[in-house]
Amino acid sequence: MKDKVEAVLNEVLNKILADGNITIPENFKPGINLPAEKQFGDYATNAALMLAKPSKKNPRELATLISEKIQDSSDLFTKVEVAGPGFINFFVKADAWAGILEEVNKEKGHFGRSGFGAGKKVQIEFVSANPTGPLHVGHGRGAAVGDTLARILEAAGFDVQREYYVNDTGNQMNMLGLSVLSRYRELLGQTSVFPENGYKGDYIKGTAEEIHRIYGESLLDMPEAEAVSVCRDYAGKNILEGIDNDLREFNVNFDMWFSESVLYKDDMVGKTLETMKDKGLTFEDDGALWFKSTAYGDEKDRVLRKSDGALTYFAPDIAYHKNKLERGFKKIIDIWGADHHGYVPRMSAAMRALGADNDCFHALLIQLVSLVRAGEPVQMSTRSGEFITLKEVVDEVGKDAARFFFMMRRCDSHLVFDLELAKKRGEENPVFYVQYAHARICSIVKKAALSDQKSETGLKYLKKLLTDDEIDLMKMIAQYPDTVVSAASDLEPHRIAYYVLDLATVFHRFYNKNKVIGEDYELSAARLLLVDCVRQVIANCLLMMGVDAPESM
RNA sequence: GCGCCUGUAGCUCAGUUGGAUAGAGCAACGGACUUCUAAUCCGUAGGUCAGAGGUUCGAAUCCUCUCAGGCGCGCCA
Repeated sequence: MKDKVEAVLNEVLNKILADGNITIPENFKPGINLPAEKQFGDYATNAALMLAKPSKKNPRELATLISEKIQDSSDLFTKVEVAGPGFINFFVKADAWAGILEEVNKEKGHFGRSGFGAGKKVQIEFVSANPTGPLHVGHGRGAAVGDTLARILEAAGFDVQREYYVNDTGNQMNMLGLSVLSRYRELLGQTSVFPENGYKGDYIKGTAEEIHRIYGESLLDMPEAEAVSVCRDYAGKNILEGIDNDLREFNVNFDMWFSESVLYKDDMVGKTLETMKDKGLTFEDDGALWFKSTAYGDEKDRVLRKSDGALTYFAPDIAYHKNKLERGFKKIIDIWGADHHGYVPRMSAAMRALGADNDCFHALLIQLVSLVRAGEPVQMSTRSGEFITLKEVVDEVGKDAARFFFMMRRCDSHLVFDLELAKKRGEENPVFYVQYAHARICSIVKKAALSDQKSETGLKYLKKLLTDDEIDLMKMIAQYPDTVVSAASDLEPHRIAYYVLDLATVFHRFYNKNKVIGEDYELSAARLLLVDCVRQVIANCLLMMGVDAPESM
């Protein structure tokens, strides 16, 4: 519907432009929005206000001119009026809304999909936790946001790949091996000094026990380095499988697990540094190799290879991102914890230095999650090895509540996750509120089926839908495709959660005031179609969030 | 010291990219089940949009400064 209004407006503006009555600046895009108040109509535009100055006209006069032309050239509206300083308010004819129901009925699960992304290849990399321990709640938020965003981008027509970057080389993996070996020795009654920054969680002991079961006591006779390597490889593989399992149970599936070790196997890091040198992007100083990141907006230059010859973390990361570019992704989205924000400017600098255009690389920063149980904060500290894992949260509150709650805040805002609230089956819990709306509609559809009523029949009686309650629902449905596109283009997945809550609210209101199945056969049929379309859109939203849409509760 | 993020109702948060009288949910209070699920709905109350300037037809939104909280500022990963 918004598209239609926009089309009419643009047509009229072009006509007026051709008459020489206005000046339209470059990149002009009139705002078309949904007014807060019903008295201001269904849609409003500020076009006249924006064009008044460049056209050197009085905004209200200009608005009057535009609105008259619109009324002449379109019969979509009952009224087009000028209000306030020069807004143009559109009042859509009541029977114009019902067309949206035909669309939903036809497209079903595809309703809301669009060609906005035009098949552009997008990669979204998220979670990417080191395989040194199980995922914690913070990773869960990243997983929920990343996966939902991926689904939104798919719906918007992008060709999306989900990727997990596995940091499986380097010091932290050796530390993992050392930690496990130390527990293994303890298990066999040997005295062992646990490494100072070792991983202290209970899962380390469990892994040591498994290694004992498989390898017996043979590690005691191995040279230290070999024993560490056995422990490291076993534990790493084991933990990664655990991570994959936790994510699957969270409804998150990756298309690609990219191992850091690949970067070294093909010397991609070395080749990347050579390329950067050839392009004149680097310089040597104090025996170290630097990247001139200041030339691309970073606040200081960054070391790639230290004076002792070892690479910094940054070097392989550039090689990795260069590889993403070479794989043909036009949009590359990284989801990181907010504590990495200082890393963003240098990574975007590297991307642009390697030829990516400005709109290619996006780092989405996810703020912290604090867990609360009945108002009391739940302690979590990675240092002590006592932290709440994603699995614990999912086991306690369920996948649906967890995924929905993670989606209820903007990424860059702190999230207070109340475990008690997430478990409640009551009105305070938004997940159940939405699922309940879906289940209620399913119940109506089932009842209608008992008397052989099908929602498709309603297509013949769309004209019966004329009350405010009915039109409000159709307006909400009509907003859905725009919501998906805006969530995709602005990378703001939380908008889907807010939208579906709104839709459920409008439905519950309708439900309490109106009977769907009643005396009037035609009205019943039309309303049945209406609520079934609502159900479809709720289901589409929930699917996008990885949340189940139950038929009964 | 420098940089990034945040500051909106008692609490948790939205606010369609600068639009009209700033909105939800929870908590509080008062109502609605002979009904397709009351796990719901309706109503009341609640605000110096942290503060001060500025930009303009118009600011919670943009620019500057101040205050408060969080997080980063390594030849660590």
